[in-house]
Amino acid sequence: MDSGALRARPAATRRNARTHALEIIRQKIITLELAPGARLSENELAGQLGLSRTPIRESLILLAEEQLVFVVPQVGTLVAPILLSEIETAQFVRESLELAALSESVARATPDDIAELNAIIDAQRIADSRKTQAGFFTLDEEFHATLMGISGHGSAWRTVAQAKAHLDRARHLSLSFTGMSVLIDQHQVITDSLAAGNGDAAASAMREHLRRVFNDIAAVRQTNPELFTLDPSQ
Amino acid sequence: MDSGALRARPAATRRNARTHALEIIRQKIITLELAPGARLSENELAGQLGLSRTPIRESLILLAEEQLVFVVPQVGTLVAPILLSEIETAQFVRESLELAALSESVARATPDDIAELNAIIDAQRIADSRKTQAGFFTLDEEFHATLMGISGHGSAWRTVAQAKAHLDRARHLSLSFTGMSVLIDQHQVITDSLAAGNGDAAASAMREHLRRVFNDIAAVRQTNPELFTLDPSQ
DNA sequence: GCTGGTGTTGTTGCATGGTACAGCGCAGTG
DNA sequence: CACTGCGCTGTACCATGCAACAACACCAGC
Repeated sequence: MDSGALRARPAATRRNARTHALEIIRQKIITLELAPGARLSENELAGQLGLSRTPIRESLILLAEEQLVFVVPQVGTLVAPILLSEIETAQFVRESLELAALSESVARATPDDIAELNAIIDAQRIADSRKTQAGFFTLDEEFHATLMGISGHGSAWRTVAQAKAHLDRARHLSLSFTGMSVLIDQHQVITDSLAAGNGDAAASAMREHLRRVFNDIAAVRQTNPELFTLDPSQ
Repeated sequence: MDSGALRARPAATRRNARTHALEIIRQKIITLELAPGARLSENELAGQLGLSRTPIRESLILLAEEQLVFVVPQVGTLVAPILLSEIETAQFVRESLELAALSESVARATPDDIAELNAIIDAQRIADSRKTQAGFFTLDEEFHATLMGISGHGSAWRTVAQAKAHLDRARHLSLSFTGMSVLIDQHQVITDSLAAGNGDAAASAMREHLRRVFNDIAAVRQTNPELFTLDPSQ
C-alpha cells in the first residue's frame, strides 16, 4: 500500500482557489468590510474574485462552521451578527487555553524562548512608533502563538485563533482602542515574569492583558449598542 | 435526543446530504472502521453513500479542517494517523476548558442543575447495568455538555467536542478500557462536590477523571505501540 | 380595499464534465 | 544492468448546469 509517501505537507500551504477565497472573505468579515447581517451571494463573490461558485461555496461552508456566516438554504448566506454571547464564549475559550498554556510554560521556557519573545516585543515597539496598526496585529498574534508553542501545545493555537477571530471582529468596531504601548508593556511583564519563573505573576499579567481586550469591546458596546445583538432571532 | 448541546444552531440544521455524509464518515473514522492511513476516494464514498461527489467532497474538506483526514491534491485523501501529539493537544484543550468551566460553575449551579446532573448519572448506572456501552458514551457526553452549560459557556462545548473526537478515536483502540462504573463514580464525586460548593474538590475530581481517560490511551500505547505515530513523516 | 393564487426571480443544494498533475509501469537507450 | 523518458491511470480541483424552493410582485376575484 501507501507506505510513507506523506511528504511534509505541501498541500496545506499550496494556494488553491478555495484557500485564497477563504482568507479574503474571512478577513473582510473580521475587519467589518463585510458588515454583520450583510447578504452574501455565491455568484456575486465568484464574480468579484474571478472564480466559479465551487471554491466560494466551499469557503462559505468553512466560515459557517466557524460561525462567521450562516447559510439559509434557498434564501442566502449572511454575515453573522455580532452576538455578545459569541464574544463571551470566545473570550472564555481564549482565556482558558492561554492561561493553561502559560502555566505549563513556566517550567519549560528556555533562554532562547525568552529571547524570541523579547525579539517580538521589540518589533512591536517599532511597529508602535511607526503607527502601523496592521503590523502590530500580526506581531501580537505571533507573540501569543509563540507563547503557546513554548508550552508544548502549539497546535492548540488553531483553536485559540478561531476564537480570536470573533474577538477581533468585535474589536474592529472601535477604531481607536487601547493604545498599543499599553499592550506591549503587558507583553513585557508576561515575558519577564516567565523569565523569572514567576508563574503567578505571569498568569495575572496575562489575565489582565486578555481582559483588557475584552473590556475594550465592552466599551464599544456602550458607545454603539446597536451593533450588538443579544437575541439571535432579532 | 440532543438537549441544549446543539442549541447553538438555531434553525439552519436541516438534514442535507452533506451533513448526512459528514456524520457517517466522521463516525467511521472515530470508531476506527476507517483505519488511520486508509485511502479514501470521493468517487468510492459517493458510490457507497448513494450521493454524488459534491457533498462527499464538502464533508472531507470539513474533516480535514478537524484534522481527521488530510488531503493531498492530486494524490488522494487519507484518514489521519493517530499522532500522539494530536492526542496530547486534544487532552490539553479539553482539560483546560472543562476545568475552567467547572470553576465558574461552582457559584452558578442551582439545585435544578444538580438534579439534572444526578438524573444523567442515574441513567448512566442503568446503562452500565445493561452493559450498553454505546448508551454510556452518549450519556457521558451529555454529562460533560450539561456541566459546561451550567458554567454559562455552553456554546464552548462545540470546541471541546472537536478535541474529544481525537481522544475518542484513540480510546477506540482499546476495546475494554476502564469500566464504566469507575467513571460514573467520578461523575458522582464531581456533582456532589459541585453541590457542596467545594470547587477545589470538584476540580481535582474532574482532573482525575479526565486524566484517567488519557491514561487509558497511554495504556493502549504500551500494548499496541505500532498504532501510534510520533513523527508525521514516518 | 383586501385576500388568495400565480408567475418570476434569486438563492443554495447537488450532479457532472473537463483539466492538471502525481505516481507508476514499461519500453528504449547507454 | 542502470537509467531516462513516455504514456497510462487515478486523483483532487474547479467550472457549469439543473433542480428545488423561498420570497416577492402582481393580478384576479370577492
